[in-house]
Amino acid sequence: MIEKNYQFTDIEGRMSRIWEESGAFKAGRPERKDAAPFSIVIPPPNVTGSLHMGHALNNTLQDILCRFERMRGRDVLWQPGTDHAGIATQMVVERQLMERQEPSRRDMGRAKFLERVWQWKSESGGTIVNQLKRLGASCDWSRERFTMDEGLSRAVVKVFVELHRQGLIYKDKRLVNWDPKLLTAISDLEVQQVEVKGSLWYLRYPIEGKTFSPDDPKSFIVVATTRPETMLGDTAVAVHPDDERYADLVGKHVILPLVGRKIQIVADDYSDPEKGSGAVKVTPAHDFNDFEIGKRHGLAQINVFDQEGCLNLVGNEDYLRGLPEGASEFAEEFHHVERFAARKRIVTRLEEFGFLERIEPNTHVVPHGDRSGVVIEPYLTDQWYVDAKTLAQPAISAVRSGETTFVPKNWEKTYYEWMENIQPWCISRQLWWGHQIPAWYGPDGKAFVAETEEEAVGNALGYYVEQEVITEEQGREMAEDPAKREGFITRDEDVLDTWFSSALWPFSTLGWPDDAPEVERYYPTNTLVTGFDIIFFWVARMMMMGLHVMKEAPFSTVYIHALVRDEKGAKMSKSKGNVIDPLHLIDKYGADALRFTLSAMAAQGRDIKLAESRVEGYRSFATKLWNACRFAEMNGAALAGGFEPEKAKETLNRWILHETALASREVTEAIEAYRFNDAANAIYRFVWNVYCDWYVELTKPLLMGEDGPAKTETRAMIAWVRDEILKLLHPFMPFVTEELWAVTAKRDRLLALTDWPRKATLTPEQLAMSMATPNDALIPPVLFVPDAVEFSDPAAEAEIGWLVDLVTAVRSVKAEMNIPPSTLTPLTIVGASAETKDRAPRWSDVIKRMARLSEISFADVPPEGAVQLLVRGEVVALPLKGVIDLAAERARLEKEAAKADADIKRVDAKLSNEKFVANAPEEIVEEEKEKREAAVARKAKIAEALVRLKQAS
RNA sequence: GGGCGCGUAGCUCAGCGGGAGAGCACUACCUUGACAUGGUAGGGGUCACAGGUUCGAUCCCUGUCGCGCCCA
Repeated sequence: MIEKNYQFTDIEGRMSRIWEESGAFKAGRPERKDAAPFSIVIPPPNVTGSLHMGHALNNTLQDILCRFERMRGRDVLWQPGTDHAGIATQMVVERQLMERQEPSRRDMGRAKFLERVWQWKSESGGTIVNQLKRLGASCDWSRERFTMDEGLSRAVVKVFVELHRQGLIYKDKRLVNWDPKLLTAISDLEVQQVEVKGSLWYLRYPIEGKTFSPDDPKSFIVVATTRPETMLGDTAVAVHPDDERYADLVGKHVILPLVGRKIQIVADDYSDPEKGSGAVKVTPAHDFNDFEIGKRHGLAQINVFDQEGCLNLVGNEDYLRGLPEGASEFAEEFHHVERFAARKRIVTRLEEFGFLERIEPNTHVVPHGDRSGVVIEPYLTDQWYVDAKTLAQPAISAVRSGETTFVPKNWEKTYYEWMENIQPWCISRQLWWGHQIPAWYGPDGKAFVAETEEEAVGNALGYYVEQEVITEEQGREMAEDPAKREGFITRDEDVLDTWFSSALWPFSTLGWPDDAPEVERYYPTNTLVTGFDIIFFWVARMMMMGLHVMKEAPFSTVYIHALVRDEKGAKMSKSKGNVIDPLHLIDKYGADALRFTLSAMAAQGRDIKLAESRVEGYRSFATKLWNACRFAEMNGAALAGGFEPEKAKETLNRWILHETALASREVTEAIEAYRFNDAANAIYRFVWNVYCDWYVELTKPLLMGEDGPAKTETRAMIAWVRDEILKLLHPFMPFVTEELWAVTAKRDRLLALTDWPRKATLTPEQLAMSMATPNDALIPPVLFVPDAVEFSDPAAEAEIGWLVDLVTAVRSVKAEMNIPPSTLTPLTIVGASAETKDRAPRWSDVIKRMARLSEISFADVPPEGAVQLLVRGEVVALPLKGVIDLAAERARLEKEAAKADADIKRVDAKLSNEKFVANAPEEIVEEEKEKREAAVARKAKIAEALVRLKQAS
């Protein structure tokens, strides 16, 4: 029995449990062992995260694909899991420690702290997973993985060691994006460029050998800078080689104010003559551009900050080298001053000595850490790098060759853009939570990289014995007793970037590096679904690693979906306060409504501006479906055994079968093409505007009437189409459809595992193959086998179409004439064709009910003073003498006539144009001619009607 | 500065070489036998602007204006 009201909260909770308990989403179901696999790995959400609108969209689309393919009989693996989110998780736990006034991370030590992180993970790490379940995600939850799992960690170590051996991972001293709050390096992608209203400081650098005077422009060169405090680390001044103003200064030296360092003026293209003074200070250790200039000119790199962004001058050999006497006094004074305080004090000091020329307001972009929010410091450190440039080459080729395709295609350009300009990927992080780098150092700093400590230590000790740093005896002792080698051999303290492990996700989750059958069966995966903002994070890195380690691209299709914005088009962000919480919408309207909204709006190549009213509208859609199913139930609709829909006798039933076939094709083809919005709209229209509005209404007289074969057949067809609807809608609204499936009949399977209305003719791979190699004799020719629902009945369509048009026309004119629906009026069909005479009686009950008519008759001429309508070329009349305003009716007809006239004129203009007739495709010309004929006929009928109306008045 | 994309009904969006569409909102009417979370009918758009290509442009091309995003 169907409940009276649609209560999504009950349904969604219950269905989740049923799916979970029945193991419906498990990959590798025995009965599908011969089926083609279909696999998707979830882009692993951050373990500290909670569901936001982007996740909701992303996972809804993945779920549609998975449910669709599962229903098409494939062995679906949707691999779920989360990533360990190094920085984020560490921050969460540290904050927790602080709130609970427990010892800090450093106080409790690494081992203890990691215990706490794991504890946090087991208590709170499942949030987003549970939220994905609420959304209805049909992942194989029994296979849930975590990037810090034992297996995944082994994959990480193995890949690290392998890449290191191949020279694709190396240690280097370069500038990194340093987060002075979190005290770690972060990647380019974790840096947010923020526009800031700052200043441009113009500083006078005295030229060597001249007596500095602020009033003598010849005694100094002016440099403009946005970061005056870094001047302490300046090692040159750069001017443009073509800049005549400075041509004679190139090669000369300036004396760095406050510091006294003698630095060179160099010519370099980087300096922009249009900007500032045309001369820039060069600080290779604190600016990425200056770093490059420094390399070109062999400049020293002087780091003047410590890890926390405070000046570090005392005891800083690089800084103090070659400075005049008295420099240490200044160093002491400014030592350990925080960078922004230092800026103020240095500017003040410069001003005091006349070195500050002026300050100009200047808006520029400043890098900020996306986690910490503080200004990122370009910082010179030793870090581990992946040679991304080398790994990118196969990843680029894979897309160029079509091994992997982007949908929509234009994202390939973005992908190439990034891959071709890829920089070395800094993978070490100064954190504790993560995969600790498998590198051990000897006393001379030499690194030994190996999969296990044993192996690394063995190698190291062997090496140092050979180098005669230690004796063989010492080596043996150290090998046997870790305590003995403490201080001699130490492990790298740093951990790897979380994305390093995420990059392995498509195969590490399947069991690699172990000899897991899942790797064989499900790798490479079919589709990766993600947002464009994440192409660099996920797609690029998974591609590089997949191709390098597995020799095959990790996915054949990358579907890039839109960004979800608020209804005004602004990006949702916590700081703007315009975040729409998907869970709030799920609570309010149901997961089905939210999912349907997102799918219906997921048009390719356009962002989604989400308005809550749309979600509400689609909840009504679920309600509508619910009530239609209730109607069916109340009228004894049931699928009789052996019912064969295509053998139906009743025109109405043949018509709905015809329409169902159309809808099935539309939905199927749209999903296959990733046109989720088209698919959602097609099923929406079919359910509401075809099944509910017309079919169900038109069956009513039959169902209310006496029993007989027609009624029996109709009951079966109502149920059959309902089932087809439930199937077609299931990927979009899994909960309500699964519930209705369960309560409307005794079923042998869950809807989620039921066959899709149209069988898959080909897998996408097969299709791609057959298109790529059409003449390959090894591949069997492609046959599009007609489906059972490949049904068409134009005659039924013509009859029901006429009926629909008639009812609509009558309703429309009655509304226009302000005739209350309660007033039943007679209808006369004028000069009816044999077909119409045949049809009308069959439908008179329905027509009367739906068009609010008292009776239907035939006549050769319309009764006097009747409203005359054109329905598919025939006149029907509503004798409303006395009820209608004759003048108004005449106006209406004249308007109709004018419309017909306009149509004729427009078509004539085309047809009389020789060039049109000559150039336009034949079928278009033909169409235009038909349009003309139709308009002329319409015009004639209206003219007749007008004549009759005049006679009546 | 480079790249990508977008300006279509009041709002949110489809469409994209041959008669302007949907949902929501709006107006009027309707407690018709599943559904008022409903039904019926209706109003509303020089498809940003200006050129060009074409027999024909909302759609293709160029430019202008406005907006958004990404990368420097």
